[in-house]
Amino acid sequence: MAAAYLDKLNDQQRAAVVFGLDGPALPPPLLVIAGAGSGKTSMLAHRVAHLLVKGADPRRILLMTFSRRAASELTERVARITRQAMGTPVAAEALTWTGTFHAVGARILREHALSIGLHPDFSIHDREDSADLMNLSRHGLGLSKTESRFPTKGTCLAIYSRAVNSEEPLAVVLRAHFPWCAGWEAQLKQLFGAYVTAKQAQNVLDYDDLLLAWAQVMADPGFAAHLGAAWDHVLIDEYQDTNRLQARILLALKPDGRGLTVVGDDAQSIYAFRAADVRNILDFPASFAPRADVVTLERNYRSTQPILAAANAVIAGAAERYTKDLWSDRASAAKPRLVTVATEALQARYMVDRILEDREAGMRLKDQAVLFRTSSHAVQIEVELTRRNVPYVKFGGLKFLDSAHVKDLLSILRLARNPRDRVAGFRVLQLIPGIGPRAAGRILDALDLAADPRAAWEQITPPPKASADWPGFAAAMTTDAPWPAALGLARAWYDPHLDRLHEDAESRRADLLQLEQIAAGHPSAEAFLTELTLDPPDATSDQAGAPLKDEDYLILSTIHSAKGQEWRSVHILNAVDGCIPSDLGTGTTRDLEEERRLLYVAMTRAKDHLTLGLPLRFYVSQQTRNGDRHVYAMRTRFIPGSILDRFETLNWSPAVQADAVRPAPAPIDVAARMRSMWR
DNA sequence: CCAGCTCGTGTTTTT
DNA sequence: CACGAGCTGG
Repeated sequence: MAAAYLDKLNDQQRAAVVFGLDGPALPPPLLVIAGAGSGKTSMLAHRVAHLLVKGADPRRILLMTFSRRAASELTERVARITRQAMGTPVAAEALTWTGTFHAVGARILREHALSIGLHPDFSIHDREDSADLMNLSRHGLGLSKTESRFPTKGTCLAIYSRAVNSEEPLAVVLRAHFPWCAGWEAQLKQLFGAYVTAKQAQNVLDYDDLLLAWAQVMADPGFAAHLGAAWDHVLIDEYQDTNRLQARILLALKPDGRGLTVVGDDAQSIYAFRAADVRNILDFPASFAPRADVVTLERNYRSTQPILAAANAVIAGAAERYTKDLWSDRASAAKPRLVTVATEALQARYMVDRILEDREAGMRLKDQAVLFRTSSHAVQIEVELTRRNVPYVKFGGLKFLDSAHVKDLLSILRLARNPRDRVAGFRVLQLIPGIGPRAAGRILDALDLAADPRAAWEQITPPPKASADWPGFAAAMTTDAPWPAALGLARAWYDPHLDRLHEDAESRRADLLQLEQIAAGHPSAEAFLTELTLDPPDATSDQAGAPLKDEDYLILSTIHSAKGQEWRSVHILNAVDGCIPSDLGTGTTRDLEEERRLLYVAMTRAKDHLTLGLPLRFYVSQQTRNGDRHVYAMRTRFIPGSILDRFETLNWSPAVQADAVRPAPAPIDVAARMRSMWR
């Protein structure tokens, strides 16, 4: 008896959905290579639904996705399919183990904290916090005063992070990715040791620790068996963007691969800078004996054939991949457009013109997107959209959480929960006038030594200039207010500082009120802080708050943040060498290949219309005050002349004004007029 | 010891 | 452009 919900799938999708699920035994390992737009999410949702229909326990399914957005989309679809198939849906909440690797890791570590030597109240540092802590260690070791400049905190953290995630020795990491820092190997090693000690003393975990500590737990045979037995089925999405550490966790969880399904597309691997390793997906089948089966989804339901033909041509130049050519029966006469314009400003005008035209013709703004390699490429288009009053939401780049006032408020919460968190401590204490780095350090040392931090807050004698503010602050640090009232209290304490520190206090205040709204939806401060750090709201908008849900707005997004999404019309900015590929990404062939895949990912987001902008003249971004340095760009090397016939190429310049027709005014002598001003 | 200033430098993408 | 380092006045 064939289930009705399987009928809508094509043969390849159905093969992946039902693979290994005929009998009572757990299915052997499966790799699904799912091309762009091939119905991957649908396949994954159907496989999970199929498991549930066959009687699997939803609490014993571990479903790891790349983002929470992807996880919720998936669970909603599972609910829909199961409702259709069984009458009663399996509620999204029943699938208790869904989320990113990092979020699942955080949950496991908290649940087992006491038996693995961690404190269950540990704070989680985001990238900036980690860099700040790295900086404290860097100063502590005197590395900020070296004769020649020591790598900055951000670079140090990047090196550390790559070494952890790729499981490679420091020397190898330095040689391959940070050759200009190779001379500092000994000092870096010492620094990382100090950084790890500091984290542990402060009861803090960074992003990498969530994976690293989890992997350490999995290295213990007892725990590995215990955790492995917790789930029958483990399904991983976007497997091409996992790193060695994640692969090791996975293999320790399911050593024989039974119950394991991984899904991905090697052609869409774009996170190597985060130590993601395409080898994970390429080598997956051979990790098991017998080898894991592979199902390939090649039929694309998203894009028209001309768009796919162009994207296929771009990716065809790639060195190593699972060969597959996507096909589509969505015929169209329209090739992707490659539009040459003189400057980025004109590119912005051209694209906004087209976007508004399409909008007039009935295509909602939400069905269109503008994609770019780096956040800064979008500056001109943001100006143009603002000028013409087009609402938009921007994904990627600077985040809500990165702004100083939000970090301040969150740090207040974090410090109250964990007085040993020095990064939060330094930040918060220095908000108080009269307290600088020195006094803050002294106060934090006193807290460290205190047996009872609550009493310590009240006993500390602050510098004289800060004594008036201190009692109010100590009260905020020791409040017993329930959640989320505690956040309200913290905000009340912070409010006067907001006015003192920032010109634009009003709009920042609105942000903090919004944060309070978000907080109300979480059961505890801990849940709130964890969620926010691991799954930050990732959009910024030109308007004060996010646009209302029913309002129409255009999407601007980095290509990275556009992963997994699709729009009817897609505009790609700056298809020129130096932007795509980024001039920072042309060092090695590996880097370059990743940039090629980025363009491929961007192009395959489009369903009906694809436009690539090709501005010729660029202002160099970092230059002195009113500099006029600029460069002339070339078409991206990923669209060589040999595949240019897959595109419709055109040159565009704004319609010539009527100036030519109007008679020129009579000549005047400006110089004489200026001289006459002083006579 | 703190706060506010100027000057020089480095730089993508994100959990 | 933003951040860190270094200097100066309080």
